[in-house]
Amino acid sequence: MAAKYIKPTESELEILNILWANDVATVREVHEELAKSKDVGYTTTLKLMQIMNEKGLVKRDESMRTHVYQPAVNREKTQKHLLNKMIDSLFGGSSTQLVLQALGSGDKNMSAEEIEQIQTLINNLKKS
Amino acid sequence: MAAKYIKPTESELEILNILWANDVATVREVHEELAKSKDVGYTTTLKLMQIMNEKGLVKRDESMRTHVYQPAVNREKTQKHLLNKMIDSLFGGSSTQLVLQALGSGDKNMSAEEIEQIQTLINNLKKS
DNA sequence: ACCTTCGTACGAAATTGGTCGTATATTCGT
DNA sequence: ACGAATATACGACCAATTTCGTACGAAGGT
Repeated sequence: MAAKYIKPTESELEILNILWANDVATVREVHEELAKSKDVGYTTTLKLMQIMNEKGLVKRDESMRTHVYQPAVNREKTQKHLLNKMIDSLFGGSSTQLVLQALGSGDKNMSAEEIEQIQTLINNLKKS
Repeated sequence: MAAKYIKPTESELEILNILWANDVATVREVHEELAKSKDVGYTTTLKLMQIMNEKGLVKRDESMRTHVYQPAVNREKTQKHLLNKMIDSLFGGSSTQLVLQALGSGDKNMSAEEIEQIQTLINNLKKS
């Protein structure tokens, strides 16, 4: 049985990011964080998170009056899914093209250490 | 004046891919191509392309009865936009993380030549 | 005890993306 | 010349997403 993958929407992704960064959070905490970058009402955030709970994107502890949410999907898995989707739909299935574009876009804030991380992976690929 | 960027939808991206590959195409040509991978009516494709025309994603030559369409947005620019969006929304703004994930996902069909291309870019990054 | 604040639940509007039916005009084959 | 095929235009509908108003129960302070 293929534990069917649920594709998070844009808004859901924003919330998941906050949850992934905090492990657990209340609706209010998520909302405060969200409100920094966008103008949205509290009940909107609440509703979104309720729906995410129904979809199985998050879990919540209802033992307290103030429910505590946590992510129910793995960050890396989600990244991989969406990444593959983008590779298919935008880069003709070539992950190389995506990498070239990402590196070429020139992230000026890429540290030497980060570059080394990538170098290490490249070396592994070369060996095989 | 910031030539405001228009984000193509999923379906629009499918159509753009066909146009990018062919330079120009009629609705019927696009539709035939599209029909290979999904079951959709002709007028649906037509409508989509009409909307894309209004949005400025494609241009069309109406001098013939059968209009001829061509992309109005640059492929690389579109890739970069969507890529950056994904980096922000899914990788916390770190293009390194995205690259690591993409390379790590293990594209077994990555040729030595492709790896060299990436290596070259890495070398450039190291120098700066 | 009372009122203000904070919490969830829930219905419903507004938006967006995708779908197609149908109308109407043009072209083509015979 | 006439019917079939093919083209565009356009309105309408449906489903998913996002938005928020409102109701109402549970703390918390004074």
